[in-house]
Amino acid sequence: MSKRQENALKTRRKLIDTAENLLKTNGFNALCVEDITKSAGVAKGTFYVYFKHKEDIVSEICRGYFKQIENKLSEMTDADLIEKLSVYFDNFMRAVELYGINICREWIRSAIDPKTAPDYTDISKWQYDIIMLTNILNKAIENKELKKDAPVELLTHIIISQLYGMMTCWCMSDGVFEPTDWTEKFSKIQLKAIMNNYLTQRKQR
Amino acid sequence: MSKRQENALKTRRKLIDTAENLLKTNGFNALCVEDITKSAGVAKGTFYVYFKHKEDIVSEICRGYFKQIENKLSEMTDADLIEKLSVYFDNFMRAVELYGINICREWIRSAIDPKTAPDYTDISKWQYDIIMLTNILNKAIENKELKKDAPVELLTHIIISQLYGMMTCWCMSDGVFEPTDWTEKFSKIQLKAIMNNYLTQRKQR
DNA sequence: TCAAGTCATTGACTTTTGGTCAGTAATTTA
DNA sequence: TAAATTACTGACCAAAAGTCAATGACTTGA
Repeated sequence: MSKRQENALKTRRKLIDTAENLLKTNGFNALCVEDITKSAGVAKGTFYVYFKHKEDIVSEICRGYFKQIENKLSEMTDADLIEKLSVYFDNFMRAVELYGINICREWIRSAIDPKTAPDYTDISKWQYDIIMLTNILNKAIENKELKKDAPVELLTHIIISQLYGMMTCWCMSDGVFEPTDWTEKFSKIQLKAIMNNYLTQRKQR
Repeated sequence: MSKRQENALKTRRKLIDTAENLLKTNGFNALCVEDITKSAGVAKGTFYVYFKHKEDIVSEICRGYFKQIENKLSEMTDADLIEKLSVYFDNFMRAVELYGINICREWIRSAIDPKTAPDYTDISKWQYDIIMLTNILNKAIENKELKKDAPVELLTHIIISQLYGMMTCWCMSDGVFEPTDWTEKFSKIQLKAIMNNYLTQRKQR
């Protein structure tokens, strides 16, 4: 990689990191491009070299968080379906709690914002989630943990809906409950309730 | 009511209706105060007589929708718990589908926006939902449909989470599925699964 | 090694839009 | 009907998004 490319990457990285910090402490409403560039020590114009608009960098930040969670999941090589999904939920909520409510708000906001929809970025959060969960479920069908005729698409929708429902509620309530508590007490029960109709009798590890 | 008060109310109403139309067709990103007032045939300053800021009118619009749903629910005088909740879900989703995806987006956006939190408005959507569902559940305990020790608060959280989870997903996916389909296929099953532990043996009507 | 070319960076500039406020006009009151 | 009240006006301000011609740091190739 040439020095020029290296510097460009560094600048981009610096902008993302700076924006992330500002977002965490002050939220989206208080976020402005000039603050980001000032804090990052570059000129305003530079921002628009790397990002199409303000919403774009927020999307990017959220995608970063998402990748972290995905990486954890991919480390779980061969757990069974319910366990895998449980851990997925757990990690997700633990992460959400750790990132804080402002980031959680942007996660949702950018997920539903048409401005950050697929034509602006490579892939939407929705598509990302769908692909990840579809893979998990399809693998479970291969392993005969799930019945062949399980409605994979609808199941993925429901699981994602559980995650985002909890996140949305957490933000709505301005953080009155603990996301991890929530998962502990309910998500697992609900998960089993949904899945039960489609699980085979195959002994679960 | 004096003529002056009447006119003031009319102006306010006109602003809300105009904003609602603009929101439905173009979404929040394209919504600007000057467009609203121009379309409504009043000056820009008038807007700020009736609303604290742009987000305020969006909140108001969403609250209007919410009240419609609540009214329908209050018409169901004496259905049993599961039926009542089912109808609630049904009405909610039917309404969401009818209002359209842009309104749904604003519903969520304004629900999670700290700018529209309780200190700006009389009551937040979260509190509104909580109160409504808590009432339903408490009445069910009175009727001995629900066990006395049912965790009312947590159950309300879960139910609201189901609704908003679905709405969020619908917006994320840019409307790939039908909200009413969703309810039909899953919400009822999940609802029963959650509630089952706390229902009494009392015969349900 | 150096001249020509490329491209990241700059910051002054324009544009957009949210929000204010002193003044005006319509309505009410006494 | 004159004084008081208050809804309304629109010019104005401020903040922040977004643009672009000019600059200079780095790369390339003879």
